[in-house]
Amino acid sequence: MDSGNQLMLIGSLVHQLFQEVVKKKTQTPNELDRLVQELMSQPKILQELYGIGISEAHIYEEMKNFIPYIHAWSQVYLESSCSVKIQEKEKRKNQWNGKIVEIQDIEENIWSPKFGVKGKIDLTVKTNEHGVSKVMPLELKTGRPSFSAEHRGQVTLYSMMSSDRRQDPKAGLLLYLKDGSMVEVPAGDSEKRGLIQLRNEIIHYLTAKPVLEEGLMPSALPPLPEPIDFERACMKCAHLLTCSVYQKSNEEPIPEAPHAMATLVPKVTDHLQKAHLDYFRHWCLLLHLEVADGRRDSAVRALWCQDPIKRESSGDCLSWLVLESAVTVSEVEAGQFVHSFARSPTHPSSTKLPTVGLQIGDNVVVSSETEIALSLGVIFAFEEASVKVVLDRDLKLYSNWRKKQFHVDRCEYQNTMCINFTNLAKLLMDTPQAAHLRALLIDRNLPSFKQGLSKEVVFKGKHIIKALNKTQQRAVLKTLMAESYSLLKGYPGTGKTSIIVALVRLMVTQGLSVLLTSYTHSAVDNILLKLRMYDVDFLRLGRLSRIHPDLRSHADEIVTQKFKSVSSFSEFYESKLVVATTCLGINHVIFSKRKFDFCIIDEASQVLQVAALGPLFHASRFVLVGDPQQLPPVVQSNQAKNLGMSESLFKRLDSQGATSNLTQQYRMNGPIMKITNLLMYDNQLQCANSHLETATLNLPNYDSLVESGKLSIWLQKIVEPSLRCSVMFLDTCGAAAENHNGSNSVVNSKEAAIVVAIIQALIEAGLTADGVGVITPYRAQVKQIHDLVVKEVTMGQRVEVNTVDQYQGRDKDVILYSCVRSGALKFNASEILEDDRRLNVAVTRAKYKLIMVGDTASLHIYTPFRKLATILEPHQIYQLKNGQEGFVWQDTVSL
DNA sequence: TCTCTGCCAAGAGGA
Repeated sequence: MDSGNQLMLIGSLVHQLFQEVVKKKTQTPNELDRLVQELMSQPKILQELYGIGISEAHIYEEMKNFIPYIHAWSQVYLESSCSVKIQEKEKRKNQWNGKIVEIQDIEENIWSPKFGVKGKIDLTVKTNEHGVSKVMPLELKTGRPSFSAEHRGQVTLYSMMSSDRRQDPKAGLLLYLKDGSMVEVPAGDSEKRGLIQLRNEIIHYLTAKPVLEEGLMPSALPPLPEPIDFERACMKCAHLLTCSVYQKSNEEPIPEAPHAMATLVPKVTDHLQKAHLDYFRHWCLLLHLEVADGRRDSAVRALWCQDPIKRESSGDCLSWLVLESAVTVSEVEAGQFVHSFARSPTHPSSTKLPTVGLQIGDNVVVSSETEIALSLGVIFAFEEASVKVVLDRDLKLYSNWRKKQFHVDRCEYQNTMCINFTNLAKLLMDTPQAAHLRALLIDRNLPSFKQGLSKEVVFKGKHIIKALNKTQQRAVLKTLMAESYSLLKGYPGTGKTSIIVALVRLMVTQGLSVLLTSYTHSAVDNILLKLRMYDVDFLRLGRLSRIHPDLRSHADEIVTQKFKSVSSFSEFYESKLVVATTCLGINHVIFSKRKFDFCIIDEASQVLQVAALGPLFHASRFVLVGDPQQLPPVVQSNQAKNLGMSESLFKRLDSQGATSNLTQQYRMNGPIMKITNLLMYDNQLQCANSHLETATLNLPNYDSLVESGKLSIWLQKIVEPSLRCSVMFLDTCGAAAENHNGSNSVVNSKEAAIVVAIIQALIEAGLTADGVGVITPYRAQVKQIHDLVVKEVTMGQRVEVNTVDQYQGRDKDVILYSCVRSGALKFNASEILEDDRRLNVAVTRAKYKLIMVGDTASLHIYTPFRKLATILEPHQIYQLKNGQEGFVWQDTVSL
């Protein structure tokens, strides 16, 4: 298919082969041949071959060409006594004439703070030439021996980076395996100067921020360097379209003829209308703003600039560790090594590892005192006094590893934004699929629907459809009749998951293929866990550690690990009707081969618009499921938010013609539903049945507890399980002021204490701990309440405390909502309490009882709370007064 | 002065 991909795959295979040869010392051509076959049988490689569309035999023939050269190279440079061959090689002009006496490292990873570059060096070798010994980088190339400036420059860069770790070699080796030629590339001051200047110029453009206009509203995209004038190169460039569109979108004028761009730009953007360019420009700007915002406090920056102890205290690092000598590094699979680190006795204050901060599954970078980023990896497990990390290299290969002190730092990649930018660029391509999506998403062509479904379809799916309620049935049929797309708006508790499961089953019975996605892993798995009860087969893509344990038998990584041929991959991948992954997980090889009949995006109102684009490129029709009146996508930059970045694709496409509303809910009782109906849904939400309407909390010990007199009057009133008391607002009347707890988050200790007192009362009245959930907008308050609950509410039960954002999609019998803010507040439009969707999510999590705690007077500055105040009836508000009805304010948080 | 989830990496060649 793509010849570039094939060459690149051969390139990396040859690299692997070469590195194996070097590791295992010299090998005979026969052994090399066996090694090639071994490398090619790796599932990862077979999978890639499937993606490119070429056979094992073909790649094997290509690989065989390299064997004689690798063999000869190792004979000449690694063997100590090979006089005959040295003469032969001296025939070649410029051929390097030294000897490699030791391989010091393979794939050495360097992040150089000095030069601001990073990279992986193929081989770090100790050489001897005319009695002079050096340690220098060796760069391997498998393509045409061009000795080009790019190749030589790469060697020079590696040589510079090496000087961060050891004495500056001022040179490096460049080896072409196509003909075995190897030269020494000088890396003196003059070579370095040009590269550093180039590096700085690139960084200048990469970090440029959007230009701000008056009123601090960003208007223009950051500039790019002037386009080169080289038609032949540009014609073949993979970035020509993006480059041209960017030039058109940028404020700078397009070069005039005879500059190559003068004809190229109009030519390659001919298929695009102004609205398309505007959309690109707008989202490009938003993404840039968000990137700039994220750069402010990146963990990588701290890695350069901050002391490890400081990094540890902010929760991003485990500092001063030793590689445990007792535990050997074990290889998990090719290129993966489990390391066990324990706290070094040299740590100034603590002999224990911190208990908060890094978590299993976090991506990390391991450094020593003097070497930044020796290796990248993932946290694998925590043990009593140690942490296990899977790394991409074996640190015990360093002879002095026992003496080294290590730091393990959190390392976030910026890949998300790459995917978002790529999606945006893909949308502008001159392909039928991109044109189709542009018409729907940018031009907003309304979706059309078939007049009906065939009898056969209805008959086959009858038993599935019958199990749904009337509105659900209508929505499902409409989705199936959609010719391009449709939307499913599911208000809280309306059974979105059930309906998606029904949809997938119906599609499968019709033989339609489905790409099932959502933004988070847990949302994807949520559906799959239900789906698997109906005997529907599916494939789950994504990183194994992120996939629900019960679903791992369906995980790509598990199922395909035993595959031995390209054909087993293609048979397997082509046979799966249902494939599930996250919106950002669309870089799997399967998507280079397959197009699905349907794409379903769940929680679509929480997905960033350009992220939702990703899966849509791979399906003929799509359906978005969500509720724009619940939380929008997370956007950090306030500027980007103000310019509309949190508008999800769902919200953009939501229209009467396209959207089916699910309005019958199965969660909340009447009084709780009434709150959200008046707050958000204009009374459209209904209880699915009359039983639900009047359902109340079961508190078996409540009456006897009241009779015994153990419960103070105020708690009796708050906890009372009657329908009338299903919704209660505890007004702290200004007596519970917020405090700031040192961090930049907000807490309210007195509110926390009240919440805990109520939980205690509920549990004494007979509620189980998993029946109650505590919600609050602020992280710090979550922690405060969580710690108190652990301390005060014993019996080993766990009450779940979390942020509003984390509770979306979930429910509990009783919900306690701690509003936190109280005091002389200044109104701020971007504050999280000002978002009515957040309040809506908070009040719609409870089935039978909703207890809110807050200071009504202070909260009055926020629009959603003002509205809430008009909704609540007098009996639903309880004013806490000191000394009244057995209530006494506590000075401290401990009751 | 707030909410926070995704993405495996840097390089595999070609002009």
